[in-house]
Amino acid sequence: MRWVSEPGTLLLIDGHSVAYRAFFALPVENFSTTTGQHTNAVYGFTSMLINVLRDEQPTHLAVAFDVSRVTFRSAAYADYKANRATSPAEFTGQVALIKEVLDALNVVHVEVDGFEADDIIATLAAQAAAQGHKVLICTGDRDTLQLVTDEVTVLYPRKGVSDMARMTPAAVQEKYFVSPARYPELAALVGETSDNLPGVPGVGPKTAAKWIELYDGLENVIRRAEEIKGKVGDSFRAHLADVTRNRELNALIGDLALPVTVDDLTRRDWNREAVHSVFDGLEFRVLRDRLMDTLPAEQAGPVGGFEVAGDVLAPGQVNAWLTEHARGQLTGVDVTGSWRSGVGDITGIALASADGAACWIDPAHLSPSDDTALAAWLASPDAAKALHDAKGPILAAWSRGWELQGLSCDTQLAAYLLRPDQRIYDLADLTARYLKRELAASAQASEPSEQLAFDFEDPDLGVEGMIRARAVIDLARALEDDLAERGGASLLAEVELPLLRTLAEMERAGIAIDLEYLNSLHADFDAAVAAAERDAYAVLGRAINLGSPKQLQTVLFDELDMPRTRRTRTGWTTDAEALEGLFAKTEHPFLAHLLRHRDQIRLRQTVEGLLKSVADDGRVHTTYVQTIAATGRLSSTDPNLQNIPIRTEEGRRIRKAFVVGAGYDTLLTADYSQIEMRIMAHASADTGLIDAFRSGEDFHTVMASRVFGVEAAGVTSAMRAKIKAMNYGLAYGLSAYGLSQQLKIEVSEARGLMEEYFERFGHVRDYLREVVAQARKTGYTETILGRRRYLPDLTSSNRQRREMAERMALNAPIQGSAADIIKVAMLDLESALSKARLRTRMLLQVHDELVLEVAPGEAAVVEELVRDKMGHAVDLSVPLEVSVGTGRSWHDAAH
DNA sequence: CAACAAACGTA
DNA sequence: CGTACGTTTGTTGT
Repeated sequence: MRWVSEPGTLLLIDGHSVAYRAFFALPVENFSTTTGQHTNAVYGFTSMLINVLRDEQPTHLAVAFDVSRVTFRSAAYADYKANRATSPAEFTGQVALIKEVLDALNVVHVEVDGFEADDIIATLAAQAAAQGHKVLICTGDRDTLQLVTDEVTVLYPRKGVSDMARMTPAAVQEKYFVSPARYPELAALVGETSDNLPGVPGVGPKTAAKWIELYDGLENVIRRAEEIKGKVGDSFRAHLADVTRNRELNALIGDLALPVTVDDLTRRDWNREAVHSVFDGLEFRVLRDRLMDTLPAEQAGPVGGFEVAGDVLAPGQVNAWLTEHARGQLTGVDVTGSWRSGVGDITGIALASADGAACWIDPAHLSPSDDTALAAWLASPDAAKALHDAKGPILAAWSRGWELQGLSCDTQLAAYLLRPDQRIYDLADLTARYLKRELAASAQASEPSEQLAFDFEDPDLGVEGMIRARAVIDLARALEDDLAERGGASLLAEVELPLLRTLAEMERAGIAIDLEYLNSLHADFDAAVAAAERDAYAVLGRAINLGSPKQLQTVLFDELDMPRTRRTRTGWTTDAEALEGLFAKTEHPFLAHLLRHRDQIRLRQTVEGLLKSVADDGRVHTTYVQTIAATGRLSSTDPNLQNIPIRTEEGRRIRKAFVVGAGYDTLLTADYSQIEMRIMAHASADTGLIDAFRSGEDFHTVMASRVFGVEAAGVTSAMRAKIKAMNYGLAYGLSAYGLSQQLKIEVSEARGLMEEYFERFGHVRDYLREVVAQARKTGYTETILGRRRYLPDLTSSNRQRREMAERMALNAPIQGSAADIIKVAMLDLESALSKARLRTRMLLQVHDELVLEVAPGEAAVVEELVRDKMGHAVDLSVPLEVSVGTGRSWHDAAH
């Protein structure tokens, strides 16, 4: 039997001490989350931890915390640490976050009521040393120096969180002129301001060390106090009691009863999922990457990798392989290649069959029969396939003349539906999280079997792809199980999966651009920018960078001495709203020119972006991302066609550049009117709202007439504007303050308005409350199609985070249901168009609007179809009203 | 050179 | 102190 485990290194950290150091080392204003939680101490602590783990490679690890300010020391000496100011407000709460980080990292943390972290550390250090371990103690508390021996080293932060002094016996001797064991004797004489332990006035480390050396220990110094001459001698004798007390208090307790033993402190794998969620919450992106990079993969949680037995198929072998392995069972597919802006190319296809076989196909080395067999298999709806992020491969396949059908799972989409708040859905992350396997690890291809041997130069050719294909098929099962449990299987199968193809088609189609017009527009905006710039400089008397908030702040607030605006993290805001306010106050012409410059430069920039993305076919092909928005909406990138200006006349000019393409008759736009309020009416079952919609009259006017108790004809535009703001704000969790800001009215008036509103439409309030209450209970919100969004912060003890989560909970079902509805409408519309053999096609989706390109002679029937499919995508208790317009350009098709 | 903040466009 | 996005520019920090 072995009593002593393999000797290793135990790292002990004084949690509070290191956190406090970090707090003062890193400027708090640079570290806070969007919800306002300060994180500088958490950041510094975690950063230090990662560094030490990297540099020292300890085998055992624990963090000790103080429980409270009440300890046996404060009981013995009421003033112990009494001068210690209560922690700054910015520090409060960060210790709890550090513990969350530690839990995610599976690091043991210990605290013992009535004792300090030091005592816990002393106890564990003693036990570990007795078992033959080396011990490292990381702390900013000098009392711990007494523990230093040949086996025990203190890492003492010198500056910041990265520079640490290695306090060995020699280093302690050198710095304090005494041995570690006698350090507390020295400290007793000198005193410790941070603990509010006064020492002997006039006695510093040098004198103290001299005495301890001369008399051989503090005990003897005290016994022979009378022999010490001079003023310091008198001082010493006058403060003998303090010294004795100091010595009693600074002795660490090395034999505490602890809930853990050294063996319990063996380093454990960290919990990848927990790390992601905690670091997401703390918004530690860089640090997360550093953690991933620093701590070796075998500690990243997963227990194994993927083993693949597969071959690179030689020309002529494709059909046989597909027949043997890819019929009647799920096949994982990994496509390598490139795709963007509605086109793509394939450089390799890896397949992994449910029967365990895998292969890699080079599309450049296909025999004609291979091509036929592969094309047929890819296009077969009956050959079930799983891919990760299939939209690109669909586009790439089209470029080779292949269709990709039979998609039964997209692991990226499935993972998105399970946790829509993630930003990225990396295959490696998902395998680690859901399968506990590392994608990169143990990549092994089998030796090519004799009959399949094919002479490619690279022996690893296709291996990565086959591993990914294998991972996808395994992942598909795990994700589909989870999804079925949470009721999201049909959302995947009936909405998101089929939508992939629809989106791919929209991307491939793109939208035609009137280049000549767009160029002239650019020239116009460019001239306006130059003019505004010139005017601004003329007023100012010199040139500055008008795009630099920093320079603007100097000019506005220092040089022109204008009243300060709202604060930002780094200074005072110069946003348009604030500048308008300043202009109202000062009427300084510079502000007018600046605002004009902002406007025009922005429009020019939008036009420039579009010009740059016009493809050779004279069209822009955006990319829709299906897995970004946590509510279920699509997002559009490269370029973003969902934020083309519309509010101002000048901005709308840009929409004139989006035109109908050759071979088509007109653009058609169709949008839902007030879809979110209609969802609210349906979900709340508020008869007031439902009646307002069923009346067919102007919704905001009807609502205003109800709230203000006047005839519809008597509703003024001011009344309508207020109710309109209220209507829109409801779904966002609007507060009385927010409403007052927007309407520029008193908070009390806004509050009165909200009360009036809810007086009339009480079910709306009930519904909104119920949504949050339900979400708090279940942990998630749900849309009409069962799309879930998990909001763990609903139970956060941090008010800001909690209230933010509450607003998300209000909004997610409404915005998300609207997203569901238009997705269903798109699918229905597309199949209707194809069923009717129409050439008209969908080009754009802008959340509640669709833009179609109408083929000659199809306008009337298409409008009818669009109204029908959008209007009846789901069945609500209020009508889904759709307004439709047509025209040569996106601008002209507006209604 | 990368990451962040500020600003601003849309629904 | 109202939700959901993407892009650009300037600034800052490694």
